[in-house]
Amino acid sequence: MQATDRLLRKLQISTSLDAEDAKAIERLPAIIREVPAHTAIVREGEKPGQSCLLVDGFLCRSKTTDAGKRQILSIHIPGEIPDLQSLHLDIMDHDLTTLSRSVVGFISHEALRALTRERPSVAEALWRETLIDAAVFREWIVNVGRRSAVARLAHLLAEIGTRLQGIGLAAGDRFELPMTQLDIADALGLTPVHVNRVVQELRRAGLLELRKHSVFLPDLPRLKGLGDFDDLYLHQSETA
Amino acid sequence: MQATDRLLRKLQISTSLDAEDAKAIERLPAIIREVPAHTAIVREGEKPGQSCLLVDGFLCRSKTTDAGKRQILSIHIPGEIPDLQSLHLDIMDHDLTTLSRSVVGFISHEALRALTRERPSVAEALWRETLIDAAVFREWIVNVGRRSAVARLAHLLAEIGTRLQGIGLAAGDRFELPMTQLDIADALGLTPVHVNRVVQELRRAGLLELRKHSVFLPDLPRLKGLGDFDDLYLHQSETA
DNA sequence: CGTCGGGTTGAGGGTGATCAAAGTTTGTGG
DNA sequence: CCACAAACTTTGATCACCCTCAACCCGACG
Repeated sequence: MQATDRLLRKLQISTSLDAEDAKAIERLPAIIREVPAHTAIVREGEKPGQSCLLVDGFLCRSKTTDAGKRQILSIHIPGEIPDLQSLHLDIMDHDLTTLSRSVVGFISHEALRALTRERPSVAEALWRETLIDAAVFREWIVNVGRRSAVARLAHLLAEIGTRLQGIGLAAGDRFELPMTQLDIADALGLTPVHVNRVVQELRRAGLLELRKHSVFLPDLPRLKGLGDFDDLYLHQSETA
Repeated sequence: MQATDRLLRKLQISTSLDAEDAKAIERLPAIIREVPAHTAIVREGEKPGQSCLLVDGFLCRSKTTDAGKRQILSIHIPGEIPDLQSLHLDIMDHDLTTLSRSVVGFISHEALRALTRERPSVAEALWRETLIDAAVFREWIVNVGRRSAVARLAHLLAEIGTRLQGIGLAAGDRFELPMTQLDIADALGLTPVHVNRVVQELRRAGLLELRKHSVFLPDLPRLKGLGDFDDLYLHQSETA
């Protein structure tokens, strides 16, 4: 499969694009590269001249405070362009890092700008993706700001499952997640030790099976209830 | 001053728009309305057909959990279009509410879409605004996820001061902020009681004077240091 | 076999929550 | 202009969730 094909399919889930638009997207010049796990793709302060289309693997965005504490801001799955914002915000205000070995396609801002200038409907589809990004950030603020540790974890797992299912890469209740408990802690605003205790709590409750990096959620409805999860904010189904 | 004029000036801070673009923005049909304090402008679940340009006053976006806890996601000041995302995300995933009596201009999605379709540079300027929004959300995730209560408050105050200064509405260290300590608590993921103690801590440290709704920050550098505040994420200065 | 990253467990401590009540300011209607 | 209510701030006492520190375990991998 071609790299830009993954993007096209992702966009078409919620936006209708005509044949010309589709072709234009597929013709985007992407430089494919394989990136090892735990490797920075862009860092805070940099001014990238390209954006990165995730073809395979997992990425995360993160920031680190003065005190050296890391906060993961979002998890990214294939089909997404996690640093699309750099197309219009020239300085990176956070890091973009691989969680697992990943395949990414780099697309120059030049090419993206040319495409969006010429095809407003593609521009809108991409704009929309960045808006969904923002919607996920909003939900994460709620997650770390107002939910208990168990609820946070439940919510995170439900979100990732739902999103993977959305792109047809996994069932909502069973998937691979290349995050250590330390990563999860940084995503939830907790310490690794406490994440461990919470994982066990979910296990004991029969809501989570987790070994190595494979996740199984035996009782999704109950997990979603516990995590106060409602997929509205993912905006997966609407037509723009 | 005309309502759309405020928007134009906001956009021109960081983006260069030609005379034609400027005119087109000024010609946007806005229905001006005065909205009392503590009033919802749009609510989660609704499908608005318009976006709202804040001309005067303060708005906030928020979500409420199943458990009934409210989390404020962002504070909005004049010149911003807080629900611009509804242009491409038809269902609202959060509430938009006035903090104080405000003047807003409603602009139909129809008019906005016509404008962005016809003028790519305006579309990009507006897109950019939504991307800055997202950058602020990211910083808020860090704030509630990884900072102590005092640092959270310091950061919030520094952010609002900086943004107000950015649009020329106030000095960075002295401004009106129509939020109760309960509102602040909901913005920081804390309880009102604890916010009160933290306010007093900042007062004792000589970093904050707060009475009624007027804020004075006597030692901005130290406050920013304490709050781990770096204005990079506001993307106020760059040219796209 | 030794090392290393990551998971697990335990004990103790602190930040911020909760509950409750009093004080203060603001706004409203008489 | 006063009386009163409502909203907000402040204070105190107690509690719990999650942190910190520390050690140990386990499997992967050299």
